[in-house]
Amino acid sequence: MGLKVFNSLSRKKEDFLPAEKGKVKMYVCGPTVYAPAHIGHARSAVSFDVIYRYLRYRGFDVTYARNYTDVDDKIIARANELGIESGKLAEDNIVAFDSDMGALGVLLPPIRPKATETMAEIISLAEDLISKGFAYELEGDVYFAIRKLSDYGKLSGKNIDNLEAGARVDVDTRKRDPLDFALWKAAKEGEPSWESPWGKGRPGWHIECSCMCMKWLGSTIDIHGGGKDLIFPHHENEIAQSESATGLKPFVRYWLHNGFVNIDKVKMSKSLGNILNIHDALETNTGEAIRFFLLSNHYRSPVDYSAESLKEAGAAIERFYKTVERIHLEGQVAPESSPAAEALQKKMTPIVEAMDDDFNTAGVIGLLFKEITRANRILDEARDAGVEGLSADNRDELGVILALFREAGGFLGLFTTEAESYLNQRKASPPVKAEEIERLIEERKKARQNKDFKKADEIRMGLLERGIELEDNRDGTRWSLKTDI
RNA sequence: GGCGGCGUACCCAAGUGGCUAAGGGAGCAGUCUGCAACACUGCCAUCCAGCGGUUCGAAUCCGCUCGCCGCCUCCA
Repeated sequence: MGLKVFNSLSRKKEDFLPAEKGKVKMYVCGPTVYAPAHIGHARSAVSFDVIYRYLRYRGFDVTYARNYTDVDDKIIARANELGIESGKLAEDNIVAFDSDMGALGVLLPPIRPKATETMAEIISLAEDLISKGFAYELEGDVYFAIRKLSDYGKLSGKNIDNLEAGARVDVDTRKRDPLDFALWKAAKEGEPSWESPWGKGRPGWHIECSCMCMKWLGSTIDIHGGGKDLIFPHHENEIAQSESATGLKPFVRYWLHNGFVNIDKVKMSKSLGNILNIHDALETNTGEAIRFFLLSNHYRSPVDYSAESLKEAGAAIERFYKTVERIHLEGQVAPESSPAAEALQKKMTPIVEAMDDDFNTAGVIGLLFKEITRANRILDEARDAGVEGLSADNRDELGVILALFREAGGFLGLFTTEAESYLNQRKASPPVKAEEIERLIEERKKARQNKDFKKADEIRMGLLERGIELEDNRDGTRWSLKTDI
């Protein structure tokens, strides 16, 4: 039994064996920071965050890097539109990106290189490729000659000749082959640029990832991740550059790619205007609900976003925390209690097996919800029998379930908030003043004591119309914001 | 045209050769409750797009058909 991962290179699930036992070198393509982060960025970030967390949980010593592409055509174009410097735009978006991802519980990768901070390596790699005959200079540009490689296309399964047949007309007829890609681009007027042996210019898109990867992790890494759309040409070109420069194959042992997010069944795109920004999504949903929604699907499958599905995710999270709160209050089990190791292990085993199977987070969530039902059943039975009805065995099991949530939640990056504070956070800015709600609850309590249920119901309905939901339970009445927004 | 993926109940979604096809939401019937909500219990796919094939045995492997989608151009 061990971890298996789906490798895009072989198109199969393979046993995961890093080059060096116990150590994992992992690189993920980060965002090009020209605009705020959207749900697609979130999917990639969350997917690889879980992979990172789980590898560590499994005892690997993980060196993890995720880059920011901070110089690029789109950044320059956007900065010009806004009339600000492209460097400033990039910096602002990096800060916003980290903040948005943080709200989704994404850990900050320990190594976060930027293209602009890797210029020396980029130039040196391009020179190296020229001297080895894999690249050529053309009027201040430098191109990689893909015909020099017999195995170009191995990651994406492309046949170069078929690609050529279907390729669009390339304006740049100077290149030796239409598929040759730029390692270095000569600067145009007013663009940010760096000195190089070929004059002022800036790097092409693909070379920066090769350089950052090799600079921080070495010539061969274990995991390289990114969205499925990056397979061609970006990752294909990274392989070409890196393997040609070092002569070492493979550059990457396991290529992992996450699937897309569709919005109401169609691909998210600027032309359709259906980009869902994380910042906007966070206005009406907790970050945890968004994360839960993403993890309810396997990371390689396409996921279809809708307001409805996000709402369901929020309800599921709430159910989880309500159960945890019940375990604390009714079960009298302390949050930090540590149960017998064997008992925990028994419940953890199927969860670990699901994660070992190419990070099946959706399967894990299914298993966790079985435990939620189990915990509620124990508590219901105890309640029906009186508090004394909670046997030592039952209490132990609740302790195990809590520990299970803590452990699985640790690598899912879910359920990490204290239950009481999660349940309270949604009350931060209620449409009705908290004091007024409390006052009405008190008034309703008196009415109920006097069996004036008509009045009691009027109060409850009145609050409901204003977006406040009341729930009676043994210990009194609690209120919450109506989930249906 | 080339390459790849997907099609599991009303909706979302695990499962990829072998006990009764996870889990969530919705719905229905109960328990609890003054009522409601929450929670719990039961019901809800003899069947996994369709048709063939391999096998003692397939949702899971193979072939074909239909439908949907992605990549081949910047894209997470």
